[in-house]
Amino acid sequence: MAKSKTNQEVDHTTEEKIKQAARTMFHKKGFSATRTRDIAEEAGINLALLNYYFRSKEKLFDIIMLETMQEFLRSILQTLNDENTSLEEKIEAIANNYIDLLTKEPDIPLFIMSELKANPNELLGKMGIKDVLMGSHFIRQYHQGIQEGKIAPVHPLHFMMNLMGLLVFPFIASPMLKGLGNLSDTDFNDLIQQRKTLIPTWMGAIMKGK
Amino acid sequence: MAKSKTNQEVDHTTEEKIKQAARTMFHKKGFSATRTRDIAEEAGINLALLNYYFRSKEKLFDIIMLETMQEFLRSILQTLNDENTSLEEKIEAIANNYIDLLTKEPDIPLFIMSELKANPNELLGKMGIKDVLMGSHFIRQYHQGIQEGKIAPVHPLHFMMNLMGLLVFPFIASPMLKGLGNLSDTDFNDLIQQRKTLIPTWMGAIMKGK
DNA sequence: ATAAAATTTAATCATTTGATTAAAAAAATG
DNA sequence: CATTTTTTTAATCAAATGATTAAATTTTAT
Repeated sequence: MAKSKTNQEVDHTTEEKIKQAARTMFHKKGFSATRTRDIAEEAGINLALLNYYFRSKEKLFDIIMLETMQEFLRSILQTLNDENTSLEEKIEAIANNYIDLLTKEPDIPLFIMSELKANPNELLGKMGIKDVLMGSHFIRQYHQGIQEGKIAPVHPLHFMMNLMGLLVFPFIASPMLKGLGNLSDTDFNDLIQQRKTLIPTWMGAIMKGK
Repeated sequence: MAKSKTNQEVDHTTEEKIKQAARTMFHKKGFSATRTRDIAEEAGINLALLNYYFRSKEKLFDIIMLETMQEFLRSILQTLNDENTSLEEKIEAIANNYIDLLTKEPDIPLFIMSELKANPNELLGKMGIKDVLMGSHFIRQYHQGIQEGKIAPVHPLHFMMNLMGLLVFPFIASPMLKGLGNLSDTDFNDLIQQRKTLIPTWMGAIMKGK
């Protein structure tokens, strides 16, 4: 089956080439609209090879989906669990990391949301992130902030919706926003970069409530 | 071809039944994952009928897509162009209308974003909404607010991203949010309803800057 | 009522698409 | 170097899927 490789050498194996091609195509067009032949061509290999290595389109997709989800959630959940940062510092870190990540990989959010909806499966459970958020250091800080009267008493999920909405939505809606605002790609990217500093400010204003 | 009907009678024509079925299926699974046979079954008619009435899957889809886009953008653009309301009133109206609309039709946002990305076509142009936003009454109010020092001087597109992000993102990300927060459907809907009043408050806080 | 038009259906076609097979080529092993 | 194992390919299969056809049925018009 797959060639076993030690960790330090860069993976240029055929298996890895196929995975990269699958990642690109799945992210760009989703599961249903991606043809296994597209992936094979993008990887520069024959179609049969794909099934030889990964057995089926579904199996290959599951691997890509899992890795993408982890990439998408890891940094945010990690930051929220940092015991050594304030709430404000957490927001700043997440805004910076996320805008950098999504500028490099703008297809990820729509990909994840679409496929998660198409398959409301046990993927989230399988990833072991149950309770990771609701039991995080961030949640404790948040509740403490409420008790001290520094934060308006609303469900922390609102906070997550707001932070993710402000960060992620522009990438999901970029075709529409560019259309509505007559924006070039550069214009759009400039606005996005501004949000690195704007979003922490706005989140501060939101939390204080009125 | 299609039966001509006067406006006052409710459309129970076969053509309308097919359109409704197509709407449901396309919204739920998107263009690629929807089979014409799914639509036919949902409509309770034979497959050939679909092609008889609409000629092809693409043609049928284009109709649904256009109508859905109009439904999605009409109310917001209309509200933003109301000459007789303040900025705050506009935000309140949009929040209420949108949350009601999306509670009834939660599939619309992800559908539109996905298909708009899959086909970065001239649809937005074809809808005649070019300059509708950037030339709206809202934009004038917004710039005036900046001049008067009541609004922080950031591009009005940020305002749109923020308002739409806060309103729409929860619906796009609902599977993930329910998973991360251990929320039932009712829990989720309760949070969403709270946002009718929360979002106007937050948008006010955001606009004032820091 | 009869003819014409519109509507509906079963059967079938052609293409796309995920997957398999058998054999060739290359690499690893002894 | 021989042979065993791994990798790669061309050819093909079977099922799914969008679309068409020709005939039957129903509705509308005269």
